[in-house]
Amino acid sequence: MGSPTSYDVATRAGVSQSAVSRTFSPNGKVAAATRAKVIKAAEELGYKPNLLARSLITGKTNMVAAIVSQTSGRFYPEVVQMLASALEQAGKKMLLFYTDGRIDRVEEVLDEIGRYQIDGVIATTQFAPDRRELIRSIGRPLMLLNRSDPKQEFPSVICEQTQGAAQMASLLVEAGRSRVVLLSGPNDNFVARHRMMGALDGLGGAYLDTIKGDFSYDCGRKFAHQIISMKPDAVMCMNDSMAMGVIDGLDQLQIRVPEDVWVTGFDGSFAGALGRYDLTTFAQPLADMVSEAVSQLQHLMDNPETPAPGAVFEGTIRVGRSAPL
Amino acid sequence: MGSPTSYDVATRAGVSQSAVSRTFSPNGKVAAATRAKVIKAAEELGYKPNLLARSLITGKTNMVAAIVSQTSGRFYPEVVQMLASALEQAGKKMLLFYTDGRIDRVEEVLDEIGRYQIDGVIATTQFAPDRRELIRSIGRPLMLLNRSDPKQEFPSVICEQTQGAAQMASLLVEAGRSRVVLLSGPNDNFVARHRMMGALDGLGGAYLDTIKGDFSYDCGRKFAHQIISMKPDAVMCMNDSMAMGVIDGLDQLQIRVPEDVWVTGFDGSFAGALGRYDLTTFAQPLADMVSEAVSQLQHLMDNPETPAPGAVFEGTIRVGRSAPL
DNA sequence: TGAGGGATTGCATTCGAATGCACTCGCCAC
DNA sequence: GTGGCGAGTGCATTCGAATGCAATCCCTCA
Repeated sequence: MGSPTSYDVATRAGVSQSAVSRTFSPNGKVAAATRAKVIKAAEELGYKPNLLARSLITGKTNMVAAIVSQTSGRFYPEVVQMLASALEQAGKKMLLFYTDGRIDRVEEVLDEIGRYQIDGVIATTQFAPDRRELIRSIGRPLMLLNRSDPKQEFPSVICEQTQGAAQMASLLVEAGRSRVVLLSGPNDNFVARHRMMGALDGLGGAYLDTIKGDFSYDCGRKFAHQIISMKPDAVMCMNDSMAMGVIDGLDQLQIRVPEDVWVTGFDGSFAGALGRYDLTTFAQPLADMVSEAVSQLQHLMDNPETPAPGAVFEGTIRVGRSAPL
Repeated sequence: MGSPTSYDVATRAGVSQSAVSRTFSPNGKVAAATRAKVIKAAEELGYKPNLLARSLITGKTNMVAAIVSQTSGRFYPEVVQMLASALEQAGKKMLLFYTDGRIDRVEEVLDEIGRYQIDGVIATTQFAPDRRELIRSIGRPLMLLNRSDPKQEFPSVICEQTQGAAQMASLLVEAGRSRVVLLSGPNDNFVARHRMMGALDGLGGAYLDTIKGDFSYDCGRKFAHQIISMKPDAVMCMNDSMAMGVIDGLDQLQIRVPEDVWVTGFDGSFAGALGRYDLTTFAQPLADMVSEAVSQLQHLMDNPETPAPGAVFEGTIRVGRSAPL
């Protein structure tokens, strides 16, 4: 009925269970002849080691949890894909959790992670400061991706945002834009805040006003009217989704981009590069960030004592048609 | 050092390990007083049941594997999100595997699934017929999503494609289109073939020619030139990504959609609805399909003998600006 | 021939929780 | 008062593989 166990294989191969275990363990010492016998018997029976049982002893599951906050947008799907392939390359299995932006869901998720003996966690999620203790308590290495920890307690891999936003703003000003409206992100969002700081700094006198957005395409679209009533000559959106929404919203109002107004995004998402939008945006080296996070996590899992340094990447401004800098 | 075990809790509460186990098992019989003592002790120690150990006995891990083929496109990310939330609601953990379209990777993935004692599998992946035996051999319930099994051996949840494509084609013809070019998908892709059959059937004499695509945005864009050289009055693309590519490619050639030529998609993906594209497309009730697949899978996991019926959903044509039917 | 040594191997135990079985209560009915 | 019943509890075993330790084997070299 059940699948064959190491004992079944041992019997068939005429050896002990330990021998079977050793031939399937990475660092088991077995004579070539024995190994051959065991492998033959295993193949005949269709034996596969039960990794749960192994984990029970070794304390390692080889599973990594990815927590994503699943805000609407084109950004996270890309992250998930990259994480999946980076983790696969590292030989880890990926358990995927979405928090749907609910901050209390993080708690649930971490709880599960503890019960399932997950080896490590990569989170692109905001968590409340009072969860800090909770996170530490699960006793698993954690890497933050695209989020930084104000108290520097958890290692994080991020892309420099403030300077990038400042640079983008300066370029707009240098290109002669003097009435720039900002479309911000959620206040509680880490990257959103940093981008805003840089933008405000770089715009100087060219700053007109801020509209509070939520990073979604829909909100960009919805605010197009309000934005245009301010008569700006450029709109800096704090992510690509909103920029796409703004462009579409303006389009409906018969306002042309970039002829009538320039629009910039932020993220460098794949979708923003689509011909119809061709956003001028701030491109983060996402793939590199993801693989760096995975590699540091792996190091953490192997050496739990040595702290991971984290990393700060530099982004680049990608000029598209939406704002011909 | 390690986290507390049921023995630790038992000692602290002054009961036996069995009592602890029973208070944390869904159907364990324990006196209220005992339960209270145990729970108190457990909280004081921060005890969490080790689900791996539990699984070793029960044979159930509560984990479900999702295999996605990760073709480029805007379709699968949506599926993954929906799967994640449907599985979460069902109380299952999701292990995510991408095959990157490599058909042999399916084999690897199934192998892993076997080792990890995964309870069930949802696959949106093509697999070669000779893998059939392999799949059966992992001994886990499997649901196909958006793929059907020609031999009807595995239950599948799909959306009717052929008739939908035929209907779309007929509508084009009725709207006066008489020179229609098809942009097909990969030959080995199930939905692509069915869509093509329907389209050819519905177009009748209005059929001009077929260009062989691969479902990617880039290919749509690349083939715009070749398509237009055939002087069509409509282009039926077998998915949304390609339709978006075609629209952008035509745009570069100064050809307007829908004034000069109509373009239709297929999938009803979120991205295709973006204002800049506003595709006329065939919308599949993806969310319903996903939750149906999950619910049938869950039934299969509870009653492994009774076969799952699968399901065939109906899609609807969503008319957008790209082809004002 | 025999001691020494390295390489294999098997035994027994371990990981942490679930569970069949036997046992102990307390309580009721006759 | 005693037999009986049922609810709770604990003991001991089990799941499947990993591993420290001791036993064994085969060689080598004196």
